[in-house]
Amino acid sequence: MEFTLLDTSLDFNSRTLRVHDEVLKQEAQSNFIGLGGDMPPNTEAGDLGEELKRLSGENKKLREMLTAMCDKYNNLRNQLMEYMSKLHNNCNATGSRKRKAEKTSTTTTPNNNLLDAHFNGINSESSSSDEDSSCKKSRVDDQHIKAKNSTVYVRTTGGSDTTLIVKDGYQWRKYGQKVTRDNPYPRAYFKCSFAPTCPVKKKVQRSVNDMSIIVATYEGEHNHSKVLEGGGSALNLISTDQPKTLLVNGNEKMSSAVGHSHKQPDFHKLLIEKMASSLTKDPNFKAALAAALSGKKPST
DNA sequence: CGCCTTTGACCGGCGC
DNA sequence: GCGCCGGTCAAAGGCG
Repeated sequence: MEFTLLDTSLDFNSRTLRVHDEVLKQEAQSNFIGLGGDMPPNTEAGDLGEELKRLSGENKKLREMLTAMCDKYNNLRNQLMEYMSKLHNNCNATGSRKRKAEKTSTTTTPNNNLLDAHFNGINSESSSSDEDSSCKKSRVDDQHIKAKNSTVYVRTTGGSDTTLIVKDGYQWRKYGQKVTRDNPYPRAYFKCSFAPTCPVKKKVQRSVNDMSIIVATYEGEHNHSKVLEGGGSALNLISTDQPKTLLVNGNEKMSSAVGHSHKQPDFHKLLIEKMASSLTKDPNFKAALAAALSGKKPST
């Protein structure tokens, strides 16, 4: 987790240094213009010029240090990845306990793939650094789950926030909560409740390392489009000032917003339109419909 | 009143 | 077969 954020902050700092450099140059130039455009050798403008040179040199040194730090960071990250890979293989070789979840093959939505790409570093880190040196079964299982499912990591805006609401643009119904062995924080189970036939489920649990991070694991693929226009805002936050980090406002309950939408007179119409839209995108449905219209049985 | 969350009970897979 | 564990069910209560 820290690696990803470090990456961002390093890049940010590098850009900041460049910006400071430009600002200093512009300030110096404007001062020179204000003093007549030329830079007399023994004036205040001259001092500014020397100050500019000194700061530029300092910025250059800082950039070099930053570059070196980035290189070291990348090397360390690569080493960690290799180590994790070896550790994972060793765990599998010793015969880990494989549970039901490991067998389930799931699909991922495009948005979730995007998020996975953003949080690849987190995925390795969060499942490895929290426990003893021993290779625990549960950890291996968790890695398998996260590798096969779409896992999204969400940083909450409040550290004391105890809710597990992740605004991802879909409508979810909580059907269970469980405290698992390897994490003191409860794991919540959600089903997609927008369409009755939608098979998607998600598990939401706080990270054992950092309780401000929520880990959401999605299983299945939505057979409908997104429900809440505003609910998709969480995903859009990837491209804001806080890249690779989603924000969750613990005070906002998506289900409450959905509850209101149910009371709107146009909701049923919207529901029908959404379902029709999703069905027309389903090739199986198209085939079945074509077969029904032509009086033949659909080939499955 | 309808939908939601909560939560204890239950079920089934897995290792021993 | 037994116990552990994660996942699911369903009744009860809350909320708008």
